[in-house]
Amino acid sequence: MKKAPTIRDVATAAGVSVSVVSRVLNPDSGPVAPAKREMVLRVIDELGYRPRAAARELSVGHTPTIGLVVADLANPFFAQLADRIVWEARSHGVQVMVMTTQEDPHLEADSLDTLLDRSVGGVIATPTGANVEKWARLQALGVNVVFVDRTIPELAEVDLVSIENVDSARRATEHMLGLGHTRIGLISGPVGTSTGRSRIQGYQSAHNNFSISVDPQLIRDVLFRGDGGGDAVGSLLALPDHPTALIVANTAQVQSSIRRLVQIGVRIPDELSVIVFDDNPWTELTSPPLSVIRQPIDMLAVHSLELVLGRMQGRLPPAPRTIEVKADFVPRSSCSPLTLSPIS
Amino acid sequence: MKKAPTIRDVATAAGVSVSVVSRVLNPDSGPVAPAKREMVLRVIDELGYRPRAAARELSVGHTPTIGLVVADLANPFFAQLADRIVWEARSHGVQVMVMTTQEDPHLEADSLDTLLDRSVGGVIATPTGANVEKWARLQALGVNVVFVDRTIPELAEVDLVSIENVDSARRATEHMLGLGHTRIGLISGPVGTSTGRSRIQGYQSAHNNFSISVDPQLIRDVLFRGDGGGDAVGSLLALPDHPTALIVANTAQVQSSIRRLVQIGVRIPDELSVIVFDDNPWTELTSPPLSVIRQPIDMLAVHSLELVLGRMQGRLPPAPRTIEVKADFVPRSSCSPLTLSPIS
DNA sequence: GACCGGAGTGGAACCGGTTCCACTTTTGTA
DNA sequence: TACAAAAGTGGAACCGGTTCCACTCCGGTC
Repeated sequence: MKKAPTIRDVATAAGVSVSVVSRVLNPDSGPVAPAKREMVLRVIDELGYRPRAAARELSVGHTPTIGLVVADLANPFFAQLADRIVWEARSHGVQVMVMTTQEDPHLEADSLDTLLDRSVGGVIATPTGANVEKWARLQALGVNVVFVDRTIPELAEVDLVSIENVDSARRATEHMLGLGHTRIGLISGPVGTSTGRSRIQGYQSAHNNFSISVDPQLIRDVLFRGDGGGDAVGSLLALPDHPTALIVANTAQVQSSIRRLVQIGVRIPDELSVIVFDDNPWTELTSPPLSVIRQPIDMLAVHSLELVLGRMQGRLPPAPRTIEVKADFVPRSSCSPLTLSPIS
Repeated sequence: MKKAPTIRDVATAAGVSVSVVSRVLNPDSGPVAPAKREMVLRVIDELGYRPRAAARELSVGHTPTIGLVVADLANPFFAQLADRIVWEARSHGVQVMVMTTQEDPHLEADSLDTLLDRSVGGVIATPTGANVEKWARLQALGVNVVFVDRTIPELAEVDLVSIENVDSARRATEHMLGLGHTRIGLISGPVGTSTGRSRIQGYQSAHNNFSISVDPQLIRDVLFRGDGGGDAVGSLLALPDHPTALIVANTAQVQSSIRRLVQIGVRIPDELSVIVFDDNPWTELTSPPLSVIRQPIDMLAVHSLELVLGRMQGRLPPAPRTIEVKADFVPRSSCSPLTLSPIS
């Protein structure tokens, strides 16, 4: 466990100056005679020399590192997103610091401070919705921020990558309406987020297209954190005129919602038709397999990374950009036509 | 986007030397007059000063950072493990660099190099099984390594945190034997890993206890990566005298295995009783809910972190340590007694 | 043959912290 | 009151890279 060699050790051993070694390390930073380059490379290999990231970072002022601030790795959607982003970043030679917020604004604020201390060049995040000024300050300090999946309306200056929320919600709703359902429950994200609002908008737009009026009682916007999904399920089903179909359009609450449905023992799709937002591995292992709006996680990962790297390299126009990718509707077996009851 | 203040800016603004500011920043590093401490803290707050991690790291030689090298965040087991470790580490003021290997030795090797460059003090990992010399070298360089969930037999010097593998497998097997099953399929990890071997050992031990001989055909050790689980399921069920019960004891292959069972359309538990290792969120959403060996992810996370931090602070005896935690058997509805067929 | 420009090289400053050490001031004790 | 020990302070070296700049060789051009 003797200490690692430094650039000066390499220089000495190779009989050159540190400048030369540095230039070998960073091609394009200056000329080096082929013979010496060869020599230096051999010494580096013999000594097992590796440049220390901290030293480089200190002198150049930034790191090829981005932060990823995600709600909760225990949720398959975020976990897969993280997986793809980490993977994709690596292929660009960029490291990723993964932080989780557990949907807690304080932890989110901490995470941002930490990332700032580490001089990351960019951050990809699913924001909790709070810390508005903090996000703004981060950006003012030159850190490139990209929101993915969700955003905060107050922060119009921030890049966003998400699915076509209005359209996706509209299609899911129209699918239900097309099956004859007229009372369709909707569990969405907080109206304080653009995601929540857009999906509600799509839901309403579908109803308009079918000339069916919307019962506001059937729309539940619940927080990302906690067990809001389960509770909403409970209260929706307790309604005297309860819904015959349910759309869970809050990614973070899908598990909670489905778990409650299973606990209650509702028969799907006979008693309740269900569509959920995002295609976790287990959605086709349930009984019946769930019809889903599939968020193209790869696309979200690729675009958000491309955006943040593009900004870091300054090769993007300054105007904030919003990228919306199309989400697939994947019909499986959790929806069925409404059985017309002659009584009503 | 003006540049961030440095410690010298703070010193100037507060009318003191950088030494004093540094001592304020690091209590216990020397005395500071209360009035000046007060003054410095106020200036720090006004300027929004934050010490740059890279500078500190360069001068002290290491970081309060650990690496987490995990197979695959898309797998709920690893994702939850990562979630808990990141969370737990934060409460100790330690940052975590998450890397994924996708079970690929090359990516694993890359990850280790990267972590080395970042001067991490420790690494928690679910090793792929390869890169034996690389792990050894890492440790020789003073990086504290803790394996979690799996290990590599060649590396006896490395700390390990896992569940009681022999015992867990034995109990699962005995549960099946107790229900009358005599032909029990086992899908385990590679025999090259201690985990794989221990679980097979537990399986055999249970058979001994019941004085039932083991048919080696029923044991399938499959790789962590790929679709080995699904394939094993297929070939086990294709056996002329196929098993009436199945234990999936390879964490990374549970999803693959269950997916195949669902595709084939085997009726659980009527045609096949099933127990899987590790309790993902979806295991109780399937139909029927699966009986599982629940790996106490929190315990795995807490212990592995404690171990790596303990070593980093040098407050642990040098001998390598193995911590085995007890795993719960959670019976649900995927196992039933063997219906005795009078024909055989 | 004088001159120019580019390739190749090394010295040294610099990034922003920490820490050692020498120095001054205060406090405590005989 | 005298003097030692402790508290408080600032200067400067140091960590290990990058980069600017001055300088020495070259070969090629009038």
